[in-house]
Amino acid sequence: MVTLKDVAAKAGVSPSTASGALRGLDFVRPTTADRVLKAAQDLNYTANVSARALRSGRTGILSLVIPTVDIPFYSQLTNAMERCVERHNYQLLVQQNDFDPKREREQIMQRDDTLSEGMFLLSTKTDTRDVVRLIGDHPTVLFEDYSTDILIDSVNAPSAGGIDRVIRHLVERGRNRICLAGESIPITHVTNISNSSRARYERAGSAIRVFEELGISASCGAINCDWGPEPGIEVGHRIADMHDANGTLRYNAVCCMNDDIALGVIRGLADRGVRVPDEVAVTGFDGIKQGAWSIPTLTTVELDYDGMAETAVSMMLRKFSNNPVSFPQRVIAGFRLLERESTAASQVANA
Amino acid sequence: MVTLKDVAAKAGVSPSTASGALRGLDFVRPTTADRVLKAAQDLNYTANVSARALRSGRTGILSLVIPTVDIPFYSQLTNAMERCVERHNYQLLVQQNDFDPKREREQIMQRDDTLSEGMFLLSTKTDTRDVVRLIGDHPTVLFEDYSTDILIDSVNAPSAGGIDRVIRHLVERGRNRICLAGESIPITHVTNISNSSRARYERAGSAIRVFEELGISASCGAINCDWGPEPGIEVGHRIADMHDANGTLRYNAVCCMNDDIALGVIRGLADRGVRVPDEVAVTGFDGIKQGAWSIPTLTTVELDYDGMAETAVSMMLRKFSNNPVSFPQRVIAGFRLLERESTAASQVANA
DNA sequence: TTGAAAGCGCTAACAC
DNA sequence: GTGTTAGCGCTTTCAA
Repeated sequence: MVTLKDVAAKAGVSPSTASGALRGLDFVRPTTADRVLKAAQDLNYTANVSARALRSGRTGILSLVIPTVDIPFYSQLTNAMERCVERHNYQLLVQQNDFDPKREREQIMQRDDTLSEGMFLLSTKTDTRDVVRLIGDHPTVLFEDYSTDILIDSVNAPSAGGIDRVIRHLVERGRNRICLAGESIPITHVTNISNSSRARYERAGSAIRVFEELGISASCGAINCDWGPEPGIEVGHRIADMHDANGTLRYNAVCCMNDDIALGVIRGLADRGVRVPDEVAVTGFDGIKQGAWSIPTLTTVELDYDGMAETAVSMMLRKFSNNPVSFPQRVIAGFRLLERESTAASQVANA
Repeated sequence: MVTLKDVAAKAGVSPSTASGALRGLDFVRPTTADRVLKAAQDLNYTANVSARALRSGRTGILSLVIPTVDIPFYSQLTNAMERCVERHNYQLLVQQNDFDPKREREQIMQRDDTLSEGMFLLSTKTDTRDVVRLIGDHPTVLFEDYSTDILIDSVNAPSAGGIDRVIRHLVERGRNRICLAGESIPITHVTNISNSSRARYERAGSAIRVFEELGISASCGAINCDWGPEPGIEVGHRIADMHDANGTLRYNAVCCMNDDIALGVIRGLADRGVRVPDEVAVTGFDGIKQGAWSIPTLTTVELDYDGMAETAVSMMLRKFSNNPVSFPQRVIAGFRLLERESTAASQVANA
């Protein structure tokens, strides 16, 4: 193994000079630096990461803690994060917990400052206050933290704004009997929601607010279901079976809290012969790629994954800098409404 | 920061004894070990990874190099790998190259033994011989290496066996005019394939072999396309436009080289009003989750991702052991045919 | 069975 | 600007 000492010897300088030269510090005379760089190249030298980390505390590793990498939203986030982190000369350690509260908690507690310089965390099972307590002073940036207090830096999807936009889109398309589909949707008014479980209600709450603004609350409703296509299929079945007194379908649109649910709903409606968008329009949220070739293609709120990643990484790097931001911030990412086949105009549904 | 010295002091032993106790080495007297363990727990001690790595060379990190984490096959592989590696008390570093030959090559060359103890590599752009040359003696396990020589340990999908099975399934279902869809499919006979590009032909080659065994070569064909749903859509359009002299569709089945292509083909056929499976059956390969709620659901070859991961990790760990295997091996993973709607029986297609 | 001492390769403080 | 020195926290001889 070729060490810094070897490089220094070959360049005829001391290890500390070689070290400075290789790290581009400006106390080294340019001609000396060149000589060191050349020697390093000739010897095919790379710094020993462990040694550097032991001395400097910088490991060059950041970790991402998520439920799983195998759900499209998380895949796309992980993809964006890896590319972004790499661009900033870090490496990404990925840790999954499969939505297991115990494992998530362990991952948060057992974060290792000597391994990873900072943690990006998308917590689904741990209260934000607990997170803050558990991480101590370990640099952390959260994704999807909807707690009322801003206790810690976070980057969020535009849940409220996105759902607002998509509901208005449905109404513009003549859909006035809209059913929400997603986890923990409150049947009653949004103000009944307790603070602690506010995260879950962010999207649904926004929808209900718009229903009221538009005066269509009475004709709208909600079905509570878990995230994911399989629960979505069940919802599709249930909606296909709901009729008015005169036999028409109870709903002419389903606004799903994410794309996976939406694709399931579409499948569930198809099982019962209900046509999308002819009889029922369906919308998703997240802008996963699969919505671009589903049948029908899925109208959805496309998230700015690269923007979310860039923001999160910037927030992290600022913590390492000389003038870190003193107050925790929350950044809401941008979005774009993707109008596709699943909400196309229809004669039938508007009857 | 609490160090080993602190633990040793609290337990009333020397650092070296404490070290041995914490690592469970049997030269330490059980009662002493207990005292050390308790002290460590009380102080909430965790070993400094960098220091340990610097001294012992063991970083506890393994890296996975793949094109992207954001294509279902890779998501599922990454998911399985992370869980498996974690089970073996390692952490997984993920590196993406987005199918860029240059970046892939750099990742292979710049593998860092002082960071990651070993590399799992799914190379799409680098010849296996180059890989072997570039990695030197860095512990490496490949995924999807179809080169004729077995130069290096690898874990492969059951490409030949899986396609064989799926073609026979189509024929059993009465489909005899089968079109292959995928990258680099040879229009001519399989024996024309050069050794160097054999990887690409593994699946198609197997299909063509079965066509001949079953005596249906004349009625079958192939369309060359890139992996992915978008190319699949194009293929779907083209197949919808291909008719015999008497106006019937040229093909009554499409055998796709992976699920993404298949979902695209289904979408492309739908664009033209061709019904799946009524007029044309479609099969995929890989068993990605999305095929379970597509319209129609997708018949496919389901891969044993957990098995692949476990095998790959075992191969890696054996390299670190006292008696490593001396010859490189290639392991073909198991599979299961998932019979779903996209290949259901049909009156029309068999006419 | 335990402890003392050396040193992994690097960076940071300080002297020159 | 450059070199010398010390030491990050751990593991690993080797001696006791």
